[in-house]
This record gives sequence, structure tokens and C-alpha cells, in this order.
Amino acid sequence: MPRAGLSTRAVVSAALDLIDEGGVEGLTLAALAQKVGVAAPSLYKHVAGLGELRTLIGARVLEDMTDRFTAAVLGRSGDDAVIALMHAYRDYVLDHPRRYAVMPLDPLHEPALADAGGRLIGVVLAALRDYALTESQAVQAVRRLRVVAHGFASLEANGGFGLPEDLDETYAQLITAVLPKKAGELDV
Amino acid sequence: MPRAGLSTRAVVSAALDLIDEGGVEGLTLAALAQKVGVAAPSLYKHVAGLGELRTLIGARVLEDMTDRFTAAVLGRSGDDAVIALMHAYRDYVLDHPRRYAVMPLDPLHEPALADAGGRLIGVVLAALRDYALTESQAVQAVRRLRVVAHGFASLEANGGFGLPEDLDETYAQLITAVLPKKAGELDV
DNA sequence: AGCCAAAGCTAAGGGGCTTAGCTTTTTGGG
DNA sequence: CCCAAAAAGCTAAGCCCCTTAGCTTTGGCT
Repeated sequence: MPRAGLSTRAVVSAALDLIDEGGVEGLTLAALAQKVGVAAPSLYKHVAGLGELRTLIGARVLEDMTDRFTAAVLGRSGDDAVIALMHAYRDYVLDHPRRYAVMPLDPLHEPALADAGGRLIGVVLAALRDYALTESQAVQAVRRLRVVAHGFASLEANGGFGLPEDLDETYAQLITAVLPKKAGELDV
Repeated sequence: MPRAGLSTRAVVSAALDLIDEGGVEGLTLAALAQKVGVAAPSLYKHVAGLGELRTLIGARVLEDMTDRFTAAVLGRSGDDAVIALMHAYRDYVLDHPRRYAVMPLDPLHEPALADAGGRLIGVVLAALRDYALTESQAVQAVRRLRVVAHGFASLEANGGFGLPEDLDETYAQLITAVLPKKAGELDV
């Protein structure tokens, strides 16, 4: 029996492919083992079990999103940066709708995901730097942006909108509605 | 063997209790059978299988939400109605966080849920009547409200917000930001 | 060359869903 | 009132999944 040359990283990557193909339902250790050419119990050499695998997948999705957000925000500031960030969020979910469904919504509460989650929030805060918000204003701004990005993206990814008509317009309206105001302006 | 006197409705109710207790993970035919005092295969006399059970549960959640939204909107109009509706949405999810996680986001795409989903949308449209919106304006308005309600509620129910501090304020800001404008006013 | 840790394997147990086929209860028509 | 048929149960059994236990092989390092 020649060795398959696996690694935890490779196993997680294959698991992501499996999710892309068949959704969360499609992620089974049996299917994963077959995909990487190994018997199911052998996976335990690289991953502690289905639970840990899911956690690792969540971390990976967070990292991928952070990378894309970083690239989108780089070189921009103010409304320009925030709008780019919001579109990067939507685009990620459209590119990987099934992966997004497995992303934990409370990464900061799970020690294994707190780092990745913290880095993602860091990028969002950086995009807001130009507004010169107080800490509590920034917290509110991040929350509003997240509610809109997550709400819109999860609905779109799950076919929650009847017709795709004017969806770009809907999203644009929502972004405008929750854009923070600069220090001099009114509101928030 | 005395008869248990089950019915599809009773089975679905017990399933909802199971979800309230242990989340979607906790919903298993074995556990459900034990809860209603019957052997697992006997459940098939009332429900076609786990898949249909989930669909029935989804329909039930939609109906419950519709009832509560109807009660909340009754006797109100304009901003008052919309605000009451948005709070009823949040309150439902806070009361039954685990049920909400099993509610389908695309009810109109599943024949068995289309009716219940349509009635829910009907209530929302009724809440918007006072604004005298055109059909396309109404579609955009419903979408924006749904994005905010679903985004906020699902994040809150899953512990997505770090601290509960000022969450009421966050939600109020979001509602204000997406409230439709009456016919005479600017925007939308 | 030889040792040993890592990476595989097979076997087996436990739990879940579902089907098949049987028994008992209930119901409703004659 | 009786009895036939439908409805509601049951047990047995098959299949798939996750996981643990214990063995074998590979491959790197001395």
C-alpha cells in the first residue's frame, strides 16, 4: 500500500471541495476518505474527528474571506473602502455559497476560531479608519455593516429572493443606508 | 399494546420541542419516537420520513411567525406598523432561536411551503400599505426589511454579537435606516 | 542495517434512517 | 351486534455513518 501523502491541510482542502459539490450534507468522512484515496479511519491520523474537521473548515473560510477583503480594501478609504468591502463580502458568498453556510457566525466564542475571526474584524475596522469614529461608534458601524452583508448574502445564497431582478440595486440601497457618517456630519 | 393516539400534528409539535431542547442536531427520529412513546418505525405512519418532517416543521414555523406578525401589525399603519413588525420578528427569533435555524429561507421555491410563505409576505405587504408604494418600490422595501430582520436576528440568535450591549440601539438604527419613505418624500 | 514514529489498514461496535412484513386495535357498514 | 378492512402499532433486518482498537507497513534518521 503506497502512502497517500496526506496532511491536515490537504484533508481540509478536500473537505471544502466536497462541500462545494454537495453542501454540508455532502461532507461525510466516508466520502472524504474516498476522495483522498484512503480508508475512512485513516483520516483520524490528520483530524480528530468530524467535529474538529468542521472547526478547521470554519477557520479556513474565515481566512479566505479575510484575504479577499484585505485585497478589496487595500488602497481605498472612506465610503470607497466600505463599499468595496461590502461587495467583496457578497462576491465571496456568491462564489462559494455552500462554504458560507458552514462559516460559524460566532467565531470569537470558539477559541480555535478567535484568531481568524479577530483578523477579519481587523480588516473591517481598518476600512472604517478614515471616518475617525469613536470606539462605540465603530462597534455600531461594524454591526450594521455585518447585519446587511450577512443578511443579504445568506438570503441570496439560499435563493431567498424571488427574482434576481434588481438585486444589485437592492444591495446598493442597503449599503447606502448603513454607511457611517464622517466626524463632521450628522447622525451616528 | 395500547395505542398512543398520535397524529401528524402531534408528531410535528413534539419535534419542535425536541428542537427547542437540543437544536437541529437533537432532532432524530429515534429521540422523537421515544418522546412520543412509540417505536421509531411507527413514526412513518404519520410522517413520510425525516425529510418530510423537516418540511412540515418549516411550514409550522412560518405559520407561527405569520400569526405573531399579524397580531403585531393589527391596528397600526405606516412607520408604526413596520417598526412593530420588525420587533415582532426579532422577538420571535429570541423566543425560539433554534426553531428559526430550521426555517427555510426560500419557502416560495418549495411547493409544500409556498402557501405559508405567501401568507407571511402578505402580512408584510399589508404593513406597507400606508406608504402607497408602487409594486417595484414595495418589492425593494420588503427586501430591505427582510435583509435587516433576518441578518440581525440570525446573528443575535447565534451569538454573533460580542456583547449584548446596546443591541436594541443597533437594531433601532438599522430599522430607521431602511424604513420606506412615503409617496411625497424623497428617496425610493 | 536497523529502529521507531507516522500513516496506513481491517475489524467491529454503536447509532441513525428506512423498508418489509406481521399483529392489534379501531372503526364503520351491514 | 359482528366482522372486515383500514389504521396504528411492533420486531427484524439492512444500510450508511462515525469512531475506537489493534495490527502492519512505510520511510526517515542514526
